[in-house]
Amino acid sequence: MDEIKTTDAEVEIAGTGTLGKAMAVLEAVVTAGSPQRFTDIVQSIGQPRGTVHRLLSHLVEEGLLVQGRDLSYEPGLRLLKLAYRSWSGNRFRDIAEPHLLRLHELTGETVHLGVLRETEIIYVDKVESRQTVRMSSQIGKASPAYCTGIGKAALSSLPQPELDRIAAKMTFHPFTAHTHRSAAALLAEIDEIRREGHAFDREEHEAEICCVAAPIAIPEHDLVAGVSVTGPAYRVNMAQLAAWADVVRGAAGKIEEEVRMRLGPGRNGR
Amino acid sequence: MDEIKTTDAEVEIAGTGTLGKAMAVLEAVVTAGSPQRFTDIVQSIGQPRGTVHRLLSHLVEEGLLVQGRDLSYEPGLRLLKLAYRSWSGNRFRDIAEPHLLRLHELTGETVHLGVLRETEIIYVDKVESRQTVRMSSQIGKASPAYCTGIGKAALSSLPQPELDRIAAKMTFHPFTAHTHRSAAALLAEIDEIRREGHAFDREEHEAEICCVAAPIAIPEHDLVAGVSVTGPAYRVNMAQLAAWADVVRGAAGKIEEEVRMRLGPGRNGR
DNA sequence: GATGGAAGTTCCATTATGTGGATCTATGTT
DNA sequence: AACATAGATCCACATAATGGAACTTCCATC
Repeated sequence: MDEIKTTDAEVEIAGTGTLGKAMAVLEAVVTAGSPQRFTDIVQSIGQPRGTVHRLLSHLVEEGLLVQGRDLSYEPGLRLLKLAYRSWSGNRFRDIAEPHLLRLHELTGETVHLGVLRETEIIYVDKVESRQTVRMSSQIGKASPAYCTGIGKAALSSLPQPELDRIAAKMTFHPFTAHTHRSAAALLAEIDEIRREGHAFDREEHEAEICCVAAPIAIPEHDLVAGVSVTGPAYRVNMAQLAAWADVVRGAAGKIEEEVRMRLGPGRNGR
Repeated sequence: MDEIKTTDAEVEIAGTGTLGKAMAVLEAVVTAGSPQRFTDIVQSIGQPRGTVHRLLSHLVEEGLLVQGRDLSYEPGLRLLKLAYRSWSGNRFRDIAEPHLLRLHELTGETVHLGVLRETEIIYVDKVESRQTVRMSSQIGKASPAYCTGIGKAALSSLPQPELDRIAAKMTFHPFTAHTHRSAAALLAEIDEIRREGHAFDREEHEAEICCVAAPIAIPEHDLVAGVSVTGPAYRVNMAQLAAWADVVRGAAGKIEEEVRMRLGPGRNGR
């Protein structure tokens, strides 16, 4: 599904020493989406076999990966456990949730809450339109910021230098005919979003899927996020989305305000 | 909530070198449930300040933790991202899901799927009775095996030496009046569960909550798990649970069979 | 507004730990 | 049986982690 990889681009290793390398290996296995064999991993990491082998053993020993009988590596359960603690204790999500529910009642469509992390939006909550029995399937999902409503909204609330820094790190994959293909195009739209106070996704990430989003920025907690209302293009046309822009901005504003109130000022009240 | 900790028991560091220490720090912060300050962490880890400080910086740099303006540490979003990939690509859960849905239709109560990891059960799926809009709130949650239906069912499918090894590692916290207080009591019940093929939770973990569970064991993939049907004691009495035992065992059997079929034999067909 | 103390950060000589090329072993292919 | 491929192991070497101590910042108290 997410297999966009063209060549085995050797992963950039950060300045976090051993931990960074271990995380690169972990991420390589986890994002692959299918069980990875030793050789696959060695190639995608571009580190010597001995080193990768030891890192893998340690990751398995720690429960972050599991090794099957066919010697392939898969994500381990400890990741789920860690994430549970992370998600269930997330105060931002807790505070936002009632507002998401209200937004869902008002619009009847799917509502997302996502947080910006460098070039990606990570979804931290979702209120679905159809009452599927399944667990909300996208919590923790990461999508590129440049082609999602929440992403562009969140980016629009960054100070220009920070925006430029992040935009420079992006690679513009053309998911649909409407996806931005360059930083310039994105930045131009961001300017407009700043004026309007809300962003649209016009089938830029997935065909037939549109949304309207508004930014939530709490700089004193280094939190840049967004809310969106999403629907299928056949049901939710641009006029409808534009009509919802106000309530979405309103919800974002309320969340922002309440987070400020309940999380308190940061250090030095910055 | 899970604050059972009495004294700051210095965490045991595994033989996984730097990664092990880093994970110990990460886990200390994540399981604390509230933002942890530097000194708190140093104490609960029992490592020198310089070392802990560097580990924390690296964890923050990697996005596994975030540091707030008040200098406290909290779980980072990267954990959610990793877990998403881990959960959404979990073939065991995919295969089990239709069976869970059917079980839910038959009983009308909450159905859980959990996997054993040493002394803990980690929930990987849940089908809820009331259609809450919220994301299923327990995916990734870890509960002790000795006081949950799924836990005891899963344990019952282990070979005796393995069971003994794991039981020896448990600490028996008395959650309710009905919780097992010793390995001996647990092992005695396990014997009975082996004969019956299913396990009950008689308000052993939480008051007023009961369940009936059956084991799913796929040794060729080192997978020991269980399914359960859970309900509030006032609505679901023991007679009702006993009546459901057959369908729960049936579902477990079907899942086991289908997993065997679809995941194929392990190496050497063991 | 000075003083004391606690919390967090930085430094750096020491050495433990991770590194990675080479070698060995097991599996399964022609 | 010989070969090929993938994975595991080894070990001299150098990098990167260690941790005690010094330093800085913040805040409470007088």
